[in-house]
Amino acid sequence: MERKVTIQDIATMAGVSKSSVSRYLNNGYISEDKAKKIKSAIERTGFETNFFAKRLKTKKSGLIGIVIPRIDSVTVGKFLNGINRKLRENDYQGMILISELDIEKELDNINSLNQQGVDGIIINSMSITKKHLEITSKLNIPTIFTGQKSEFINYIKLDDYKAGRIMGEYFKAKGHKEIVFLGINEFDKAVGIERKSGFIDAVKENNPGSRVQFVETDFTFTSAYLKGDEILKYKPTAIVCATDNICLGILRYLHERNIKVPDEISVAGFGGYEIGGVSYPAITTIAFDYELIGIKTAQGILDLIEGKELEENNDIALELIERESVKEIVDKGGIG
Amino acid sequence: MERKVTIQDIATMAGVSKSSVSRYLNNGYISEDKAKKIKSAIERTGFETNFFAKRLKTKKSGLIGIVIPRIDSVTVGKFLNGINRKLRENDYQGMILISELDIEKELDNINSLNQQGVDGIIINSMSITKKHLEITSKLNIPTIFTGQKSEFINYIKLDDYKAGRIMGEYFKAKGHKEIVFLGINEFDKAVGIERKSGFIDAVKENNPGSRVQFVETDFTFTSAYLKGDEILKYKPTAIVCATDNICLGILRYLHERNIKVPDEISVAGFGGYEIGGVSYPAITTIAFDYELIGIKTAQGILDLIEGKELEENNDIALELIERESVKEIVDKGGIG
DNA sequence: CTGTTAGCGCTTTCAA
DNA sequence: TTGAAAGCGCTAACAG
Repeated sequence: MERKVTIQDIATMAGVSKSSVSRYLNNGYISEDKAKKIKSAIERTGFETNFFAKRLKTKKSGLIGIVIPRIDSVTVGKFLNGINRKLRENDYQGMILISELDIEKELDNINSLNQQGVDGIIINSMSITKKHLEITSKLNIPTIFTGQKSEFINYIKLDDYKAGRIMGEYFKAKGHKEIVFLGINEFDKAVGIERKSGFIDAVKENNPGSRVQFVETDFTFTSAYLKGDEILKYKPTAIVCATDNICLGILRYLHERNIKVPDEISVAGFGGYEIGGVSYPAITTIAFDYELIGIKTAQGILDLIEGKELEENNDIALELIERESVKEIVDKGGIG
Repeated sequence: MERKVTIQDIATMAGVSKSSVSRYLNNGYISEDKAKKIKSAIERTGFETNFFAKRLKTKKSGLIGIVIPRIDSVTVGKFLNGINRKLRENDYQGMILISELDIEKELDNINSLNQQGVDGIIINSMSITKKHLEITSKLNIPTIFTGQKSEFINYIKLDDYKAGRIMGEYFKAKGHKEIVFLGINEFDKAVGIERKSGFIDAVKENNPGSRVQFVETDFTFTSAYLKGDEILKYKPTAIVCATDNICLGILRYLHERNIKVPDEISVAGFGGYEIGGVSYPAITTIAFDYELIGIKTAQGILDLIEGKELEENNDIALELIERESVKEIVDKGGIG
């Protein structure tokens, strides 16, 4: 393992000073002549600049910290894709830390990233606590949250309340009055509260006699599946699930009981996962452009680093995709 | 934005030299007395050691580069989970670079990671080319491949040929003779060649009159779905898919045509994705423990960094999960 | 346009 | 045990 070649070696080979080499590397002024010599020396040796030295000197790492709750999720994957694309365009690189759904680890990760000298941190938080605010307010680098929102911090997220409302309006228009909302715990404010209440608010508005029952689950297929019995007790005409994955779990349950979707019960989800398009029946859903959220978030942190204000305009498109899992309820003649 | 506090500040505050602070930080000898003073100074200031300076000096980054083809895939996610866990245990951290299914970017990423001073690189390659060998052989740090194998390099992967064989034996035992293997391009040696030929070899062994037709697709649901017509022309009793996702695509196709699975056609996949357990019918599959592969790979790169040999023992468990998508063919009495 | 110089914050001899 | 000193590889004034 030969010693790494440094800028000084190149300087010596090219017969110039190391500042000239540095200038060459960083687009400073340099004569054609010397540039050529330097170039050749670099090519011959395969020189590569030492990032640590450079960063130590410049106090800029070109690194953006990214804190995510988990990595084995397609939505997180798409989000990271978006971030990655935007960061790459701007010669930044992401440094991803996984919190394993543990809020303490999430906090640790933020600190750790800061310590590593990243230029900014993107936090895809499960739930923003007081500690989050404490920690991030002390940092000397910008941070931006996503997935959840809170006062006094920067965040970029889709409008869960609005998504809920769109779905609510849809089910109202379809004539459903007896609905189960299969959602998640309120610890998750975005999905657990906003999405749910958007839905409920829209359903109930000017819609006498309508009822929305809440059943709690988590993000897994299995948990949703296991809630089937409980849901059926409400004799709903529709089950609206907080995510498409939850919907897939309940679809399995209904299949097993030989309950026809959408003929006997309508179901729908949120997210617009690809898998929901090939399930049988295909799931009606509200599609979120996670990749776009990633792009906007990355742009946001970049703006913050440059001292710019964050754009207020957080509109991430919300698209209702009507597929096969919802049927209109035909009024059976004035009963109820 | 106040100046960051450095080791020198701590030294001054504690009335010691910065070498002593450094020793304190790195478990060197230090008197109880001074240790206490240093500790208090650190706590008061919230001092954090500058990683870049440390790395510049020690020539060790504590960073492992990870190159993956894409991030929005659950299998990749699980793999990263495994890596992450093992790395964390050993106080290393992953630096993930995404190749976006582009082999040139994959190569770039390897170089870029090296340049950034990582201590080793894990490469989840799509296809190992000559260039891969050239580049990695020139590096001064260890590399380990996964997902694909090749001579003269370190790799850890599951045994695709064996997985194929297990599935082949299974279908043979179930009496299927007219099978379509819905697989992918041979560019991907692991899935495109090994997995497929393991299957075909096992089916054909001592099994006169059996036929396996190959139909090519890619890893998406849609592409598989679109191959439905072509597959049906072969009038198979079984469709074996190279991955569970492919299987989900074909399942959708069969549902639409009202072809009953497994009564009219049996299907199966590879991977053991959770979604395959809640689809209808649930998919019979061979489960791969991607997380374990991640753990083993991470352990491997760590071993390599310490100069240890890589263990030969690459046995990743392969488990056939029988669910609902395969039916036994009852011999109709000596025909064929 | 170019070279000299200082120094980023840390670790690590070496000598005390 | 401890401190002084050197230096990791690079950039950025500054003077020329």
